[in-house]
Amino acid sequence: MRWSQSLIPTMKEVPSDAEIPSHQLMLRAGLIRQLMAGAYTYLPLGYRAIRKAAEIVRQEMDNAGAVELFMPALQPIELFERTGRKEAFGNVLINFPIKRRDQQLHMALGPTHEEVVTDLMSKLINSYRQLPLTVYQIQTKFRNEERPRFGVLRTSEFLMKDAYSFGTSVEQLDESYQKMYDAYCRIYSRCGLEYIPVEAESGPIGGDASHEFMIPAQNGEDSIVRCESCGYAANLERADTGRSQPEIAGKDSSTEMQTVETPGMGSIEAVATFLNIETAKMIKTLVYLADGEPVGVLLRGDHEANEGKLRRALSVTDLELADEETIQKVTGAPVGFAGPTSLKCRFIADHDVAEVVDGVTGANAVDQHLTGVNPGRDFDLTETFDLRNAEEKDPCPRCEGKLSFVHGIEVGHVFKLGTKYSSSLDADYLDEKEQRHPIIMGCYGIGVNRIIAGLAETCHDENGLIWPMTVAPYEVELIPLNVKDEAVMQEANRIYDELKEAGVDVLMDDRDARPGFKFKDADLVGIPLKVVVGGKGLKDGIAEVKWRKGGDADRIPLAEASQHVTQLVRDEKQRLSGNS
RNA sequence: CGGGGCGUAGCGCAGCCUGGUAGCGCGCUUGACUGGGGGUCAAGAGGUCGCAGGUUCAAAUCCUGUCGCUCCGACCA
Repeated sequence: MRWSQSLIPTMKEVPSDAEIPSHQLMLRAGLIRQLMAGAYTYLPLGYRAIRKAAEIVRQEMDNAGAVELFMPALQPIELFERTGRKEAFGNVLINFPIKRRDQQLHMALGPTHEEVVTDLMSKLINSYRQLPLTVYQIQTKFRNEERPRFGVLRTSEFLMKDAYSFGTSVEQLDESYQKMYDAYCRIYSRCGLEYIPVEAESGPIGGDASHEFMIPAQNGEDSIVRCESCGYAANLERADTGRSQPEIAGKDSSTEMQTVETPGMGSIEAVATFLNIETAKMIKTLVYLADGEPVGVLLRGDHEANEGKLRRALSVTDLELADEETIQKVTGAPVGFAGPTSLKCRFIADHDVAEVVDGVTGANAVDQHLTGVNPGRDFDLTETFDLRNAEEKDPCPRCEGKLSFVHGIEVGHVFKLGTKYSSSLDADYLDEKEQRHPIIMGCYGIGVNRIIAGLAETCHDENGLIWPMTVAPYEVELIPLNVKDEAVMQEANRIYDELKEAGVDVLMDDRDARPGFKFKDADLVGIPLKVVVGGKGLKDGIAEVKWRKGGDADRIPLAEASQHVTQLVRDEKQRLSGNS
C-alpha cells in the first residue's frame, strides 16, 4: 500500500480527551476515531491490526479443534427471559421493540451468545455420539456500558471471539477447557503480548473453574494478586489469602467497654480520626441481605469486604448491602453505627477481627460508638473466615510466600458453565441407555479489540507505537526520502514491488514530505521494520534497514534489500509463533 | 447512578472574571525556496463561540435549562 492512497490521519498533538497511552497513541497513529462515547471507527491501519489479531485467534481455534460459525447479533428477547439474564444484565442489555407488520417484536443486541448457541444446539444435538463439540465465532457484541472509558478498552460495541464447548461429562468439559486454555496461551504469545493467566471469579453463572488472561499494565482495570515464589495468580475478586483462624486475642483484656459520643461520625475514617486511633483498631460491621436475610459482616476497619467470599462462606446466591430500613431494624440506629455487641441478626467475622484487642465499634445507637471492645468477651466469636480482599504482603494461599499486586487488562476469559443454559433452554442429549441429560457446557471469550489496545498500551516508547510483527498493520514501512528524486523512486518502487511479490505487507510512504516529517510519522505508526532509501545510501548502493524497537540501521546492498527484509520478517514471525 | 471538569476553525488552546471588531499555535490551500529527524518565506481559505430560552441598546462573555464529551467513584454474565 502506498501511504498517499491510504487514509492515515496521524496527529502531532495529543487529543485532550485521551488520557491513557493506548487511547492517545491509537488516535495519534490514525488507527481509530471516535463516533460517540464507547463507539469507535477502526480506520485502515487499525482495522488491519484487528484483522491480523483475529486471524491468529482463528488459526489457533481451528488448531484446537473448534469450528467457526456465525450467529446473529440480533436476538429475540425471549431467549434472555428464559435464562433469566434479561434481569441479570439489566440495563447493560441493549434491547428494544420493533414493529413488523401488525406485530410488536422485542429484540436484543447480543452482549454474548450463550442463549443463541444453546438454543441452536438444543435443536441440533440429540445423541451423545455427536459430542463433544466446540464452536466459535468472531463477532461484534453490544453492551450498554454504564461508563465507557479508556478509549477502546471499554466500549459499548466490541469485537469478541466467543467459543462454546458441549460435552456429555465433566471429563469432556475439562478436556475442552484445557484445549482452549492452551490455545489462549499460544494466541497471546503469537500476538507478542506479555500475559498472566489468573484464577477468576466466574460470577453468578457458577462453574468450579475459571481463568482470566491478563496483560499486566499500569492502566488495567483489574487488580491481580500474585505470589512471586509459587506463581499463584488470581483476580483480586477471587484471590484467597493464606491466613488461618487466629487465637481470639483480647477476651481476657481488663480494659472495660465504654460508650463514647461520636456525633455525626458514621464512617470508619471519621471515628478513627476523632478518637485518634488507627483504623485497624476498629471493627467494621456491614449489614448485608443474604438471600433476603440480614447478616452482619465483621471486618477490621482498614479492610474491604469481598462479596464472592461472603457468598461462599454464607452459601447464598443473592447478596447485597442492606437498605437503610433493614439497618435501622437490625441495629436500632441509622447507617454508620452498627456493631456486633447487640446486633439483632446473625453475623460472621473475618479472621483478622479475632486479633483486635480493645477495639472500637458501633454501639447500635445514634451517634455512639464503643471502645475497649474485645471479641469473645463482648460478643460471641468462635469461628472466623477469609472474607476480605487480599492485601499486599498477605500470606500466599499456596506456599510460604507473600502476595503482591499488579494491574491488568483482561483480554480473555475461560470458564466452565456446566448446565445452566442447557437446562433452562432444554439442550439435552440421549446417552447410551437412552437417558436424557442436559449438555455440559464451557464458554471461552477473547476481546479482539483489547488485544490491539493492550499492545498499544504496553508496546510503545515516547515516539509512538511499536508493533509486534504478527499483528502490525504492515510488516515493513518503506521510506523513499525524496519522492522527486527519480533514482530514489526507481529503487524504492522496485523494492516495493519485490516485497509485495514475496508476500510481505509493505507500506510505502510515498508522500512528498521532508525526511524528518516521515521519520516522525513512521515512529508514531510503529511498523516494526523500516527500509529507508535515500540519496546518500543510493550513492553507496545501499538501503538502510532498521527495527522500530531500536538498534542501529543495517546497510544492505540495494539489490539484496527486499530478499533480506523478507527473511527478517519471516524470522521474526517465526520467533513470535514459537514452534507452531 | 453519585461527585468534579470541559464544549470557541480539522487538532491543541486563549478570550469569559470586568458584556461592545472572535484570536494564537499546529494543520489545510496556492506559489517560491528547501530536502537525512515534524524546514523557511509570501499570499489565502476556514467559526450559527454545543443547543434553547432569558437579561441587555448590545451576549462567546451574565442568568436558566438542555445536550455532548471526559475524569474519579459505584456497577461491570
